[in-house]
Amino acid sequence: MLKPDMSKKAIIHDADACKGKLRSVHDTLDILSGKWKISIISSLSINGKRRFMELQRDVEGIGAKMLSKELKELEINELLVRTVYDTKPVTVEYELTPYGKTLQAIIYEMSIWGIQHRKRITGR
Amino acid sequence: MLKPDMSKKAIIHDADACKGKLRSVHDTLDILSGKWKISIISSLSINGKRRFMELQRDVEGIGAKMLSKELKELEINELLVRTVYDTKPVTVEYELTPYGKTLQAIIYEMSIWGIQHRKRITGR
DNA sequence: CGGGATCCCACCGGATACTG
DNA sequence: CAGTATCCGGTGGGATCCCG
Repeated sequence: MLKPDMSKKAIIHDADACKGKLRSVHDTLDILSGKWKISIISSLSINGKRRFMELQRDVEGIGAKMLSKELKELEINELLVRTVYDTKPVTVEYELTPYGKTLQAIIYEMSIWGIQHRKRITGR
Repeated sequence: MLKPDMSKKAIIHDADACKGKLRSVHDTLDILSGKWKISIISSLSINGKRRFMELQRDVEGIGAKMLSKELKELEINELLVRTVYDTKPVTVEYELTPYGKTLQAIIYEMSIWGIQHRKRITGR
């Protein structure tokens, strides 16, 4: 009577494991939601500290409103910090937190894939 | 006269390298654009072959129209293949191509990050 | 079952102007 | 410079009906 129960449990466990993986990816996508966040994080990941205008130049196509909104969301999720300097006119710098830097593994894989994809498309 | 030129070249090269990394990430984001593609690929990555309705259940919240559209784009980019079986009623299966499976490294990293993120949020 | 066609609306997001 | 406010169009995406 043990074998049947165990196989049943195993099946349930597998289903749970699948749901768990789907859910974990979904959780990450939630944090990285929107069209620009990953590009913003990439720029900060590569360049370190970055000012508003610099980010706008790095992230091709983004407008000030969207950049502002995305930065705010990333700050709320503790992926980056905003620092205001009392200069004239004001200077604002954005920088990844240690936690934000943990996303670099994802960014790295996306960079690798993008490079080989471009080769694949243009190279034949 | 060589030193100044070399340092200048080095600077230019670094700027190009930055732009290249940003571009490669951007290229990947282009292919994976939209709200659902990564979830779809995740499901196919975990489950293997998958039917339309199964995918709709896996990808929580997606409607038939969006699922159809996203699948079409993924097929055009050769990340998955669509197979129609002549049953009654018709059966359609989607499956990652070998090329589509090269995205698994990205999915994997996103899964890892999502798991630790959930721990971080819920565990304190 | 696996979608396409149509209708419809929320909101994403761009352009511009303005403020501290 | 670093945003905010306002206006406004495009489209992402849901609901429903329909067809092979």
